[in-house]
Formats: sequence, C-alpha cells, structure tokens
Amino acid sequence: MRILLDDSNNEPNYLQIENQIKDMLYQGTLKPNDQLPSIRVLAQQLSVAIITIKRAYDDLEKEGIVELRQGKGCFIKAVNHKKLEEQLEDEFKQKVMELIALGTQRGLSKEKMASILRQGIDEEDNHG
Amino acid sequence: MRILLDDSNNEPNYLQIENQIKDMLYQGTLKPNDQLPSIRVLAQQLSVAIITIKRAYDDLEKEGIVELRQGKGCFIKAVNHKKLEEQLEDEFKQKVMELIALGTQRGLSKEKMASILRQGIDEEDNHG
Amino acid sequence: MRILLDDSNNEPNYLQIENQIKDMLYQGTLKPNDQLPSIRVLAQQLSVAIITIKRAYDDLEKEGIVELRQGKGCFIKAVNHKKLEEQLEDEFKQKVMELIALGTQRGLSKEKMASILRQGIDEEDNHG
Amino acid sequence: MRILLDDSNNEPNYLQIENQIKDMLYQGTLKPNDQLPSIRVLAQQLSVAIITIKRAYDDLEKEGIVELRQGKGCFIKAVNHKKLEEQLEDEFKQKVMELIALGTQRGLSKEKMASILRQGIDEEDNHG
DNA sequence: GTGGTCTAGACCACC
DNA sequence: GTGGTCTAGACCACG
Repeated sequence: MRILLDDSNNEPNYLQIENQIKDMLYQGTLKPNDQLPSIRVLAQQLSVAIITIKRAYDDLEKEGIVELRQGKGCFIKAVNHKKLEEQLEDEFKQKVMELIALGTQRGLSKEKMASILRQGIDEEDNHG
Repeated sequence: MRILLDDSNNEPNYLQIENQIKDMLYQGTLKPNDQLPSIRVLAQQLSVAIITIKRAYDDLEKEGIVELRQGKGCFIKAVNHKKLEEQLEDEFKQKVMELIALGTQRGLSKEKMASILRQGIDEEDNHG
Repeated sequence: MRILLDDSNNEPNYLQIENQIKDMLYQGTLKPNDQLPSIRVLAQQLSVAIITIKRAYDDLEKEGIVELRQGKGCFIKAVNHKKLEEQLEDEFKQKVMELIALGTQRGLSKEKMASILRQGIDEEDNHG
Repeated sequence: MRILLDDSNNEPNYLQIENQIKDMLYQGTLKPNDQLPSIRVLAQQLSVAIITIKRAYDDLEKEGIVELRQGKGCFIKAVNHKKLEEQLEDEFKQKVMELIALGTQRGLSKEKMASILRQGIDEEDNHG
C-alpha cells in the first residue's frame, strides 16, 4: 500500500492519510476485509508519530470505513459496494453545487459557469 | 456595506470579511475608488477585534484590491474591469479542474462526472 | 463546571469527561450556546494532558453535541431539546433490551427478569 | 460444544469464550463433572492461540466454575444448583441497578424509566 | 506482534 | 487568550 505525504500541502497529515485510503477503496485498490498496515508499521513508513496514524484510523472507523480490532489489526469493513458508489457521487455532487453557489455569489452568470464546466470536462477528456 | 460573519463557519473571520468584500466588488456593489469603513468602525459593527479587520484589509491590499492611504482610509483600487472578470473566471476554472482531478482520483468515470456537472447546472438553472 | 475523574474506573479519562458533559446537558446543567472551559484550563483542573481533553471535545463535536471554534472556544451546540430527550430514551431502551437479551441467554425466565426489574424500580423509588 | 467467536465484537476472545461456557452452564447444556475440550483442541477448533483458551479456562477456574486437573483436562465443578441460580439473579439485579443509576444520572425520571423497563419486558414477552 | 490510552512538551493559526 | 496539529516517548490489554 502506497501512501505519500506532501508537507507543502495544507491538509494535515492525518487527513492526507484518510483521503488516500478512501481513494484506494473507491478505486478498488483496497477491498472489504483487506488488512491495512499496522499503526506502527505505517508510522515508520511515513516517518510520522504513531498517534498520527492512530488518529487517521480512528476517524476512518467512525466513518464506518475500517474496523480496528485490538491485538489483530485494522481491516476494511465489509460495505455494500453500491452504497459506497452512491455516497461517492453524492459527495461529488455536493462539491459541484458548492462551487456553483460560490460562482453565483461572485457574480458569474450561469451561462458563463456552464461554459467553464463544459470546457473543463472537455479538456480532461482530451488529457485522458 | 453589509458584511455578515458566521461563527459556525470554519473559515476564519478575516477570510470571511475578505471574501465578502471581493464578492461585492465582483458583483458591482463596490466600485473603484469607493471608500471602505474605517478599521475601528467595521470592527465595532462586526463585534470583532481591530486586528481582525486590519488583517483583512492588509491581505486585500497585498492582492492589489484595495489601497490603504495613511490617515485617510481604505479605498477600492482602480482596476481594469475586464482584467477583474478574467481573473474571476480563471479562479473558477481552476476550482473546476481541481474538482475534476479529485473525482478522477476517487475513481469516478469522466462520463459520470460530466453527467453530475450538467445535472448541477440544470438544477441551478431551474432554481434561478 | 464540575467534572470528576475516577482513576479506579476502567473507563478511559476522555470517555469519563464526555459522559459527564453529556450528563450535564441531559440534566439541563449545560444549555445550548454555553461555553465550556478551554482545553488548557480543563486539562489543568483535571491534571491530565491537553490532548486528553482535546480528544473528549473532538468526540463530542463529531457526535454533534459541541462545536469547537478556533481562537474562540468550545460551545454547546444548539439542538432541538425534544430530539435530545428522545435520543436519551432510545439509548436507555436499547440498554434495557440488551440486558434482557443477556438474561435470556443466561437462561433466566422472563417472569424472573420482570420481577427483578420491578423490584429494582421499587427500591430506587424508596431511595428517592 | 459449540462456541462462536465474533471478530467484530469488542469483547476480547477469551471473554467471549468464558461467557459462552457460563451460558451453557446456566442453561443446563453443560452439567457438573462434564469435561470441556482440551486447550489445544478448542484452540484449533476456534482458530485462536492456545494462550487465549488457557486464559479463559484459568479465569473460569479462579471463579470456581471449572477445575483443571493436571494431565486430565478441564471439568465443570460440582456446584450447588441453587447457589448458581442465586448468583445469576444477583448479577442480573446488579446490572439492573447500574442501569437505573445511569438513567438517573442522565436525568431520566423514575416514572419514565419504569415505563421503558415495563415496555421492554412486554415486547420481549410478545417475541417469545 | 497488534491496538488503546496517556504524558509533557512543541509550534502554528486565529482572536 | 483560544483551538489545531504533531512529536517521541510510555505503559497497558490482547493474541
């Protein structure tokens, strides 16, 4: 499992860890019942304090994504895959709506925003 | 000039102030050469510390949006209107690209993202 | 605000703190928008590490009970009082059902359990 | 003898084993002088470490429930059946009183608690 | 070996 | 002053 911490990123370490684990789950690199690296091992890998990994794993557990078993390790929880995908799309949609709300507040016309959004999609298509 | 601070918002007060002043400029409520309220007046009006307003005005000056004139006050800088609009669109576009990058990282297909973006625009259209 | 830590209690310190704050909220000693003691002050009061209080406050925030505002403090969130009471009763009822399930598993007859429960209520009544 | 371990349960393995053996004794599935499986057989059956079974059997011996006979095995101790039942009821009653104490601390009225307890009994009756 | 809790500091951002 | 993040250890319970 490959996690990279970017010190120049404003996101705190524990959040970068959480998000990258979520990414791997969403992408399918991690699957339900997979065991994550132990807190100590990951801490050493990333050169951070044990408690930083603990916090990331704790947060993921509260979100229902992993399960910490004392003396056993940290495991990806079995989840309904369809529900996961829906949740992912909902999150994305929410961010889209926030972005549109911001544009509106800044005085951008809806036509202009729509044009920029379409342009963004097209550019990404060409890169892909 | 009407600025509202939301205590429950994670955005720090000084940023909320900066952003709302920018919004008013983008929307046309504020125009070049308009004078902003004095630091202590605005501080009293919003019930925040003077240093908070000072920071907001300082930041806006660094961004070239306002001009602090010793003993006279804080004024909106004369800016090329076209440049302002371009800057606004560039910022928005950058956020769009970041959002698309996030979706890609989370494993969302480009088709799905395009669909969600279009859906977001349509819904906003209907509300408007 | 009076919080007492019991070292002989198996409950970790951060949980004892969380529960006692919940108790005060349920009992009405704490009300929405009340400010809790600062992390540093409470840590000194209870002679525990700052991070222990932080963890308790963080947990309460994730449960939607308090709100941490940077540079401002920790505040009881405004909540619908009726909803709070319902939640409280639901929690209690769940514990009752767990207890009854345990008794059943242990081979206690329902009549016996009912009798013990009634007896418990009566004794508590007499003490009150 | 059928023991099931639930990995997702926070209860440690050795306690789950102890409790399920107690349950079988309380329910009459196990009787005085019955022989329990050997440590290594049960360890293999449950796919746990030998030390885990050892701890469970040791604890049960300390509680006077089983007897470990060198080189012979683990046997349910002869106990006065009436005493067992009394102990069982006492444990249950103690849990009831703890629950009522918790409710009181959380500000639940005695009437409300009594109502919830009665309701719990009734629902269990209907299920049975 | 695993996770669970905790200490006693530190530096940062915000007010 | 406030909270937010982090370090580099420690001891405990569990397997």
